[in-house]
Amino acid sequence: MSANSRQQIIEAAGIIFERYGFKKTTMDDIAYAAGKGKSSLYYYFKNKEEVFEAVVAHEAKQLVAEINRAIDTSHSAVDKLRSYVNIRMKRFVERGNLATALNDNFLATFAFIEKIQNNYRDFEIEMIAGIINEGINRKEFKPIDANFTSEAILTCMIGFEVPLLTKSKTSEESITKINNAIDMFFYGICT
Amino acid sequence: MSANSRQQIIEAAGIIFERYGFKKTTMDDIAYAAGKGKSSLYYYFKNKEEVFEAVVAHEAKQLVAEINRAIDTSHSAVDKLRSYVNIRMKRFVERGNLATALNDNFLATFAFIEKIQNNYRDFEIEMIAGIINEGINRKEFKPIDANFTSEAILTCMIGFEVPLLTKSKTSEESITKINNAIDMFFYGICT
DNA sequence: TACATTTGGAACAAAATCGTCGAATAAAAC
DNA sequence: GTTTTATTCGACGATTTTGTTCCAAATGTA
Repeated sequence: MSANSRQQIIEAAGIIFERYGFKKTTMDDIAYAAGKGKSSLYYYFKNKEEVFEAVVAHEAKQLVAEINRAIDTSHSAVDKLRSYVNIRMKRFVERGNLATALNDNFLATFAFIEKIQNNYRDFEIEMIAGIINEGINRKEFKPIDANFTSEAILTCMIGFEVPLLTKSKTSEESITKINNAIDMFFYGICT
Repeated sequence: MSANSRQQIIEAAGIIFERYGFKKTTMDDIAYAAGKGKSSLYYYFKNKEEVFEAVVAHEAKQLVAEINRAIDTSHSAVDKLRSYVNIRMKRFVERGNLATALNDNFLATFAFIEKIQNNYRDFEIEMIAGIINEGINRKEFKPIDANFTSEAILTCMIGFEVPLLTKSKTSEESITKINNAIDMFFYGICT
């Protein structure tokens, strides 16, 4: 089971899925993009959904890495939270498969997407809660409930996603808006 | 036969075709985007190909209008030719359905696309030849063969399209490059 | 009411698609 | 060089999707 070939397929599939969406992408499309025969895909993946899952997992991993990099370089909790929100929203505006997976109506019907959605939501809440707890320890934030607050922030971000999906505003405009919102959030939180 | 509904369909179809390409766009997609039932489309168009033809014709008309506007505002043949090439390439980089129709491999197999391709090529050659003739009359250009030269210029542009399609460079970069090429062309032509 | 225009639900043949199977080929191990 | 293992692909069946037609219903119009 060559990890190389597998990765090759995942990356090719990522491009095609991003271009056409899950439904309109065929296994033939992916195979062709990966330079393989269709049936070869089934040597590495059980089915189309599993390919998509792998693509999303790959993107999520990259996103996590990117977020961690940004968080590590900023040293106050305020900056960390700001970095987190910025990267998350930028990624979202760029519309990767992860974002699609988390939002596409068609995909919402799939059970496996529900799993991804819930898993990722848990991850995000944990991530944000970690930052908030750090802020509390550093006395940057009031001694609020970290889990409750992180859920609130996440919900707030999701709220911002909705108009992003329907109306196609420029990325900067949207990021500015959510930054303003996050600022408002800060001034309510900070000591 | 409400021209309104027809136009509505053409515009909706344009968006969908641009997003998914001819093959991946279904009549259902178009109908949904136009807010109609699938079978209603057949009241206005004979089949899917005819819808696409109408979309391409619509875009071509817009492109022609845009080119004419630009050409009318520039008063030397050199400027006109430069405007022409710029707008044409800009449009191409933006990848409308016209551009897709002229290049997509899948579409190339269709007879009806061949018709569009040939029609449009003739139109372009005529257009460029007109500018060149004007340049010759104004003594901006040597007394060259206008038809022959315009074919050469068109072929040159098409040559530039190929790497544009495969590698996704930025639009500015490509336009700069072709402008340089056109400049070279000028210095060979100008008196 | 009578007539023309416009719409969409149901039906269907043809095409596309997913996923399987077994054979072919390449790589590795012996 | 032969056996074994890993990988690829063509062909196929079952199922779904899609382009297109037909007709009845709805809507406008005089």
